[in-house]
This record gives sequence, C-alpha cells and structure tokens, in this order.
Amino acid sequence: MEKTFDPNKIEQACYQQWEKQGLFKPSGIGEPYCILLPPPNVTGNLHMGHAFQHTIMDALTRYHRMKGNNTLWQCGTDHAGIATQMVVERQLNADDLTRHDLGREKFVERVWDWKKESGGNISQQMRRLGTSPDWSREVFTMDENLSKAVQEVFIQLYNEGLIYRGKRLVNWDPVLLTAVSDLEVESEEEDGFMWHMRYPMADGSGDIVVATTRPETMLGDTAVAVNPEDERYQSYVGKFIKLPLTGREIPIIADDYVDAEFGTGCVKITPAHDFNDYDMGKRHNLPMINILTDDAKINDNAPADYQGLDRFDARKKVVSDLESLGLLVEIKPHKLKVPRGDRSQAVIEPYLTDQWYVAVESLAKPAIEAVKSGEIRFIPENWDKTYYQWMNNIQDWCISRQLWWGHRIPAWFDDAGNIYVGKDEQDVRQQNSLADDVVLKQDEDVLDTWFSSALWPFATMGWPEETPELDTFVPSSVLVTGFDIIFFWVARMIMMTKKFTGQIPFKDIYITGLVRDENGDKMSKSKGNVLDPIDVIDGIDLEALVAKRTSGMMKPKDAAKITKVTRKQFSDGIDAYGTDALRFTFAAMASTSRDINFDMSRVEGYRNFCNKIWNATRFVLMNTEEFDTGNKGGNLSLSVFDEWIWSRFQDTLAEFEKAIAQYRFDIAAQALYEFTWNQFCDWYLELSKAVLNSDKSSDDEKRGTRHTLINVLEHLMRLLHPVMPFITDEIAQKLKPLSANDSNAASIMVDAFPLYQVSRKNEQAENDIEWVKSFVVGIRNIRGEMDIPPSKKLPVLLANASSKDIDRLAKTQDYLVLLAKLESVSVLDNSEKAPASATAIVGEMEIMIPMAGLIDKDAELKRLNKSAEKLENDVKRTEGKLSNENFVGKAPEAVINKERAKLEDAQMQLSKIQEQIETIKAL
RNA sequence: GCGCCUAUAGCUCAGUUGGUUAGAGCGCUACCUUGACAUGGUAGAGGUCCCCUGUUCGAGUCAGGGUAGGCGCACCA
Repeated sequence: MEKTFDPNKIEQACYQQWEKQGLFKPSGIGEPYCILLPPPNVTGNLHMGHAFQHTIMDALTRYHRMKGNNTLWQCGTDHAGIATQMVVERQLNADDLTRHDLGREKFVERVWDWKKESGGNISQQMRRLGTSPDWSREVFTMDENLSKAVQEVFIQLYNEGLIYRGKRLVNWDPVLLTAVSDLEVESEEEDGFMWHMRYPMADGSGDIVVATTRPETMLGDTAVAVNPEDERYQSYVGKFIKLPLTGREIPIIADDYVDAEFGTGCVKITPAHDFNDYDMGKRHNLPMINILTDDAKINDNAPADYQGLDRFDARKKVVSDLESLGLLVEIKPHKLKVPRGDRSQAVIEPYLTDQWYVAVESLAKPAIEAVKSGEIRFIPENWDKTYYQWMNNIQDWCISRQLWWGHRIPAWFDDAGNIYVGKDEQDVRQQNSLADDVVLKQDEDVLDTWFSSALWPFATMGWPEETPELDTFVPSSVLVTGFDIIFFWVARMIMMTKKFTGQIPFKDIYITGLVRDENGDKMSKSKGNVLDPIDVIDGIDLEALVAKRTSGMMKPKDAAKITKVTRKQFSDGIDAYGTDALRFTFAAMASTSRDINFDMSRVEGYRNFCNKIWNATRFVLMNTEEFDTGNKGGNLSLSVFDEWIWSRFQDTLAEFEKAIAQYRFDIAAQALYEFTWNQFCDWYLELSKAVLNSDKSSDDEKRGTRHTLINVLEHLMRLLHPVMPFITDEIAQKLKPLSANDSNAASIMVDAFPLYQVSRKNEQAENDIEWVKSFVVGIRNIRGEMDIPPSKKLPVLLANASSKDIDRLAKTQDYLVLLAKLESVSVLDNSEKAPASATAIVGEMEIMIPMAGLIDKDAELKRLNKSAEKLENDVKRTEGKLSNENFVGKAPEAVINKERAKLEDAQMQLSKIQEQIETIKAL
C-alpha cells in the first residue's frame, strides 16, 4: 500500500465495480427499506446542499442494505418546467431567436435534445459522491409512465370536482408570461412611495383623498372605500366621485376592511389588480376593469393617452398628469413588500385570467391527520407546526402554467367553450359522444412542475398499474429534504399519496439544515462564495476556482471583489480531499437540522482521519500478511488488550446504531472517529506491538493479537462503510482474505453489518485497561510537564499498591513499559521508604518517579500544587454540598452516595499529594 | 400581527430524563522526524454556558421576562 491515502486512485474504479455488478438493486429479501430521492432539476448541477442530503440518504441506504433490508433508493430527475424552459430559451436568445420563432413543437423537441445531452449531468455527479441509488430504476418526471400517472390523477380529480377551471385573480409573471402559484412569489421589503391623490366628487361638492403605492392602477378603479365607522367620511358613502384622467363616475362604498387609521382612511378599489380589492369587488358587485396586457402594458380599457405604456412608465405619467391637474396632494417615502417571481425576479401582477385549480381542502384534511396521529413524523418534531400552519390555511392550488415544457393539460374545448377532460382527443370524443364535426382544441397550458412531483412516491413505483413495488415500497421509510420545500413538495406528496393509494408516502421526514459558507452566509453565485462538492473531492487550483466563481456574473463589477476574497481564502486552491472525507464532514456536521456552516478545515481534519485509517491498515497488514492470523485454526490466546478492544468495539457499534436510528449523524460520526483514532490507533495498535515484538510472547498469544488486529479492523471497515464507502471497500478487499469473515459477498457494500455480540463485552478487561491508561497518562503527564525527553527511560516505583494493583501489574507490565517508556517497575512494600519522587496517583496507588538527576524540585512542586489546588476545590465544594441539610435530606440516595465517594477519593488523593509536597519541600 | 429557531472555548458545534471537575474538532503553546501515520505523537493553555427573575437540595439543561441574531406565514390602500 502507498504510504499516504490517495482517494483519486481508488474511488472511480471502485464505483464502476459496484455499478457493473448491479449492487444497488434491492435484494428482494428482508424488511423493505426505501428512500425517495427528491428529484433534482434536470438543469441542476450538484451543489453542497445536494451533497449533504445525498450523503445522509446514502449512509442510511448503505446501512440498511448491509443490515439485510430489502433496500431501495429510488432516484430520478425533475423536468423543472420553468427552469428548463428558461435555459433553452436563453440559448435561443443567444442566436437572436425566441421560442415563438421555432413554434411549440420544435421548441419542445429542442428541450428534449437539451435534456438528452445535459440532463444527465447531475446523475454523473451523484456517482462521484458514491451514492447508491438503483440507477436501473431512474426515472424522469416526463417519462411515459409518469406522464400517464399525471394524466390519470388529473382526470380523476376533475371527475370528482376537485380540479376546476376558473377566472380569478392570479399571480401573473409578466416576463415569463405565465401564472405562478402563491408559493412561487417572494415578497421583499423595498423602498417605494405612497402617493396621496385627490378624487373630486361627481356632484362638485368637494373631494376625497386616497393613498396608494400604485398610482397607475387608478385607471382601473371602480370604487373608493371607507370604513363604515369612520365619522369623517360617513356623509360621502353612497355618493360618487369623478375618477380623474378617465372621467368615469365610481361610487364611494363602506367596508370594514378599510383601516381608518392608515393613510387617509380612503382606499381606491381596483378589483382587477389587487387581491383585497378583488374580494371587495365581489362583495359589492363592482365592475372589474382589467387595464393591463399580458406583458404588463396598459391596454385598451384605459384612456388612449396611456395605452401601450409599460406599467412603470404609466405610473410616471399618471402621477405627472395628476400633478398638473392639481390633484396630487403629496408623495411620502414608504416601505412596501414587492412581490417578485422566484424565477424571473419580475414584479408579479395580480391579473385576471382563466386557470386550472386544485381544490385542496378535502385533500388537506387526511394529510393533516396523518401527521397529527403520529403516522408521519417530522424530525426534528417542531417542523410539524410549520406544516400545520400552512395546511390549516391552505388555498386552492393554481396548477396551470402558460409554458410549453411540461405535462400538457388533458382538457379539450369545443367552439362553444365546453370543457372535456380525458386521456386524448379520441377518448374525449368517445366519452362524450361528440360528433366528428365538432372541432376540439386542446388546452395550451401545461401543469405546474410540482403537480408531477407530488405523485413521486407512487408514480415511481408504477402507479396506476398494480405493481409489486407499490406493495413493497409504499410507504417509504424516510424522506430526507430541506425545509424550503415542505409546502411545495412534502405537503403535496402527503395529500396526493393519501388520496390515490390510501397510504402515507413516508414514515419519517428528516428535515436538514442549509449548507452555508464558513461565515454562515448563504452560498450564492452573486456572493461568489459557492463551493462545488466536486472541487472539494478532486481539488482545484486557484486560477480555475477564481475563473469559475467570476464567470457569467449578473453584475460584472462584483467579480473584482470575489476574485480578491477567493485569492485570499484559497491562496493554494483547494486540495483533493476525496469523497469519503467530504461525506464524513457532512455526517459530522449534521446535528438536528441546524444549518451547516461549511468549513474547509473540517474536511481537512477528516481527510487526515482517512489517512489515519489508511496507515493503521498498513500497520495491520504488515503484521498479519505474512503471518498466522489464526483464521484457519490454531489456538488463540487473547490478551486483556485484545479483549478490551473487542469490548469497546461493541460499545461503538451500539452507539452508532442508536445514533442512526435517531438520525443523529453527528453522534454516529463522533463515535466512529473516537473509537478509530483514540482507542484503536492510539492504544490498541501501540499495545499490540508489546505482544508482537516481544520474545516473551507465546505463539498462541501472537496469534491471538494478530487475529484481533485483522478482525477488529475488518469489522471496523464494515462499521464505517455507510459513511465512508470508498476507503472501506478498498481496505476491506485487502483484509478479507486474512480475516475470519468468510461471507461470499461481492463487496463490502453488500456484506453484513457487524452484529452486536454480548459475549464480546468484557467489563473486567475494560476496567483493567482503564487502569493501564491512568497509569500511563500519569507518567506521561510528569514527563510532559517536567520536560523529560521521550527517549529517556524511567524507573518507576509503586507505593501503596493493593493486591488488585499487583495483579493488574502482572498482567500488563510489558504494556506499561512500552507505552510509558519505562526502564523498570518496582513495587515498594509498606515498610520501604520511597526516595524523593514525582508522583501520580491511580486509585490509592502512588506511581513514583525518583527525582534524582531528572526532576527539578521547583517544577515538581509547582505541578503538585496545581493538582492539590484542584483537589482542594473539589473537597470544598463536595463538603459544602454534604453539609447542606437540604441536600442530604432531599436528594436521592444514589446521588448522595456518589458525592460521599467523591469526597473520600478527593480527600485521599489530596492527602497523598500534600504528603509529597512536604517531602519535596524538605529536600 | 402569528409562528419557529439560535445564543456554550479564538472559530464551528455537541451536551440525553435537572445530579461528578461542561466536552469534541479546528486553531493556539511547548516538546518530539521513536519502524503504521508530521495528513503524525505527547503534554498543555483556553469557559461570566447572552442577561434578569423564578422553581429546586441542585439549573448550561426547567418556567417567566428581556437582549441580540436568523427564518417562515399573513398584512401592507
């Protein structure tokens, strides 16, 4: 093996082997375990958020596969209507073309071409992460069978009256020229103005002043409203004003909605361009005058002067025209929330159009119940509140989009405007007995992307066909996803799956945090702080990184700043840390759905961990490859250390499994790291040297230690594998022939996960080794603080040793000598007087290193005083507690006993140390 | 307005049903190229657990009230 771990050399080949051998498929045996991949957009590239979530999904998948579950990770990609259409349109724009130049059919063809060419990108990147979904079942949301499911669902919901078509005010994106759902609108506070405008009374009896943030909409006003309780305006109600610029006469109405305290207390009402005004218009039967075109220009319903003007130009003109008429009272700066489309960033218009809706209320009820009853569980739990809050106030879902890329709505219209819903035109004609001469035209619109995503849990399993997968993998085990799509996706999957299969879609919902940069800032192209997981795996040099971060900037002037920051932070580029290190980092940082501040130094630390594992393996192989490891017979004599490491392995295994069951990947990772580094490497490997390099060891003893070395490591690889698939596979292949593992698994990834073995637990060995550790650490501490060179071998005297201590000494003396670098160990009997020594205390035994020629009197006094001070504090605190009547009277017996024992121990140690201090002072 | 989350070492974070001396990684200091590993070893320094009040024998942990920061939903003429 190479001296240092080089992930690049092993990862790709390893993955190809797994895939070639078909190891990602469900075994067909065992309890089903299923994870649904949230289908990434085909337009997407793997970002840190994916890498994080995929690591967790893959660790769970690999763990359960090894545990013997019939495990499926269902993967696929989403057609991402708007996003994908925008990508291809942008390509066309580069050639000065629009999608209209191509026409619908050609355009859609072109999107398919693009999908074939670039759509697989993210799947390839997932392979680099070592993910193990069943690629043979990979689906695309516009595949034939998924499209069939979409159609089926649409038709059924329509027939039940749960899908309807209606003319209403929707969120209209005047740039993308489509309706969008409430969820796709983001409102940010922006600086704007409040214009106060004077509307004269129609009868010339005065005027009324209204306040608005959108003066241009006055062209569509059909009323002015005041609060019925507002005394200032009561005499106006029922009268009319003459709307400036248009000459229309519109009524003054009274409505509770109006807040008398806000603005002037008078509201202009534009039912066709404001959601609240729309409701009021309905209540008062007001006419709805639409004054905008699809692309938000003033239309023919407005006076000729304004027709054709863009909405923002119209605003300026309305304001200046009112001003010149003396009707503009004042302009106040005003902060307001501006609704923008999440894709286009265009200001969204409330706009009156015909759209398709899902009536969700009846679907929401069972979906709420599924979480309330505990059938579906959010992890962490508090997300259920977010879920309920939205679900309890859920609005009908606008599902039609005026796009070309997506699932076409299966509805046809005749010339009379009748609607027919069915599988295709022929089906529609048949169902409705339409004569051949009736002309039918299919609805031009497509469905919201999330409509098909909502069917993911069952459509991917073959629904509406009755398939074995539907029986086996619905419901799935856990959904791993971000809180940002709880409404978009999670809630809708629950509603649809409940509705169409009667089942819940998943039992657990594990909500992950966001991956941010090391300062806690959101990673974004415009901030230039984006990290590509592939760059962390493969490494990237500085120039390439700078180029990547500054290319295609929306605001080119940001590029200079980004260049500077990047050069400073990554002056040597990014090292190739490898997939396992990256995955381990994500696991270690994944605590209870907090956001992750991704820090490169963590990856570096876990890369070092990989290297540690690698080198430990080198050591183990060096000591086992050419030797008898006892796997083909021969007596094994296990040392107390061999027994100890097996015992500790069981603890680690149990801790790992418990943590995984609770989705505490950080605790799981911590357990793996601690055992591997701090127990196996730091102590066990060092101790094995004492057996292997000693002439005193018998063949049985050496065989026992070699057997332990190879098999603990082999078990450890299987334990680590779910988190670190590559390095463990590489190493396991080398270890397996030397180990006792005689399974015929094709790879560690389909081998058995280690089983907890009670018989390997050994408390006696654990206590013995704790004693050894305290012994060794005590001496190391003296050595460290006294600046005694590591090369200097020390003679050690033991005073006040009990028979148990002497027993343990006999069992472990060789280890102590090696680990603490001792020259000799002698036990003093009670009559012997110890020479002046530096002292450490283990239990009641004193470990003494004679000072002569080695240790400085003052230094040792200082060291002893420090430790005496600590003990004195302990004694004081504990005494205080125990002398408190309330404590002794009320605390549980066990706690009091603990305190008493602690006090006794501290007093004993303190007195020994004080004795030593006196002895040394006397020198 | 309604709701959620966070505050612990220089940094990033753990800390279970309240109960030993509050932990880890990174960083820092000193020493060490010893035969697996300098991507390493050994030892060490470093804490007003955001603040106040309360409950309790006992509070990082529970309750109430603040402060600071983050997020979601609704409203916004």
